[in-house]
Amino acid sequence: MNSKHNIVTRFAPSPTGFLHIGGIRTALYNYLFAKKNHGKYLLRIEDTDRKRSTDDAVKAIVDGLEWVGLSPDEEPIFQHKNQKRHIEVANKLIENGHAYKCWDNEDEILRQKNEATTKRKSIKFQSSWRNKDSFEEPNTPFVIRFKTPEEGNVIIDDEIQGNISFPLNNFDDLILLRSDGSPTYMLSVVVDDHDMGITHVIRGDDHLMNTPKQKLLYEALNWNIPSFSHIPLIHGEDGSRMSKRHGALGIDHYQELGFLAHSIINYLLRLGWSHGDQEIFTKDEMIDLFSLKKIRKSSSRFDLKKLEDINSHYIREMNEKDLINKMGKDLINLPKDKLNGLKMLLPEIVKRSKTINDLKENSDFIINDLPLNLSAEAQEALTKKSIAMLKRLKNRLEALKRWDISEIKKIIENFSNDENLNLREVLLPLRAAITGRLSSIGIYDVLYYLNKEHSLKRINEVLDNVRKE
RNA sequence: GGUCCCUUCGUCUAUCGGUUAGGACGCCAGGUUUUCAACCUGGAAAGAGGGGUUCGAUUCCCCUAGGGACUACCA
Repeated sequence: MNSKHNIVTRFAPSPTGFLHIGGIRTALYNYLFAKKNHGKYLLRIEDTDRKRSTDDAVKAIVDGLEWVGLSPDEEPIFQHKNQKRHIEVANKLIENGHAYKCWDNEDEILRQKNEATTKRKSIKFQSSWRNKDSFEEPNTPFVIRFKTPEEGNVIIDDEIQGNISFPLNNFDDLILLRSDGSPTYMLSVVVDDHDMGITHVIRGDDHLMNTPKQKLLYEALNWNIPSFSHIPLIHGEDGSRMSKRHGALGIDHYQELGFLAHSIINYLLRLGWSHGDQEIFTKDEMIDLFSLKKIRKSSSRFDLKKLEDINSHYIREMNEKDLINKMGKDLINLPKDKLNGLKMLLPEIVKRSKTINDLKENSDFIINDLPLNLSAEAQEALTKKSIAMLKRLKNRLEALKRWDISEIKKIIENFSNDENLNLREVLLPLRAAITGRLSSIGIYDVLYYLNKEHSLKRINEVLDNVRKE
């Protein structure tokens, strides 16, 4: 067997869409397993389907992995560049009697499959060329098929799924080379995994059914068979499959939403894998504690709320400098008073933010000048009645001489008593007018920070707008 | 239809046959704050169903139901 020192894993996505959450987790497990065993973790782009593969998708994969810190140890390998080698292997299989050329066209295949469905039998295509020994080769395109043994079982010893036995009699002779001479996925993976020295194949369990076929190929080629680990799929929040069709999103989407890369990694690690009750892991801990055996067999659902919770945990751990940096690189060039204000209020803002975007929104009133962008809820809170109330409040505030928190507080409390309103009724519209949203840091802090002039200006702004309407 | 896999609170999970079935997210209530949050305390909430095996099953076996994957000259 392979010693621990030459363990090689690989993440092998096809560049036909974006890099989604499930792909990231597969990459993560491959990465962690390799790192834990001081092995190598590689990336192979499975682009043998030239029609569906795009450069944008390749870029999305490479960029996405880089962002989450799962870049491969070596330059990515593009599968289609190994075509010659794949074809060579296909021919070798013909030579040693494990494959044959097949001239049956798609009509014949379709006919057989339809017949099978109407007879309610398992669908298995049988080529008329499989057992021909004299070749009267028609001068038309052909495919190369693998000669799947007809009897017996293939047993896969999966690290996660355990021993699984597949009866051979319902596998048809899979195509190795298409009629245009290009290799198929099934051949390419096996050849590339072998040539890349992959020792551990860790992939989604949608590949589980392919594994016996691939094992047969390894055997026909007399190659070492890697260890297989099929990890359960991640489903959407509604339990449906995570696919492009069902609204799954690329990793870049979560980046735009303001999630931290490590939060996503941490969240994904725990989806299907656990270490007792531990929820939070540093990358070193992940590497140290990871083991394939502890991966669950059942699929799990994606839960945005939990991701948010983990993200807010990591946001709270960040220092001021990193926080401001994440909110926007240009923020550091803010006018000095604004930057200082942001720094002053940041600890309070962090408490109310689950994502970087929350952070931005919650500090919007500090960074941006008037007029404020009122959120929809804020606009709703500014009813005629509450605007009239704000006008009376403004008069009181205007009269205030010493602008500090305790004085502001006193004025507002007295006001609410005089008006026979509870504080909430006073402060909600005030908050809406001053920060443009309904939840913000403590409103007294906000008023104090903005100082008297700016606070009143913001109230006036709202009053003016109403007059205009 | 066939083959294979899965099934513990709403969700992610713990449990190596004996537990008041634990934790986290979310939810609810109370406390603090006469605001928004944060924080603290508490609460509701689970072994799909049916058979076995066993002194004892969430745990082992079988069946049923439900869910999923695959069944391409896609990967």
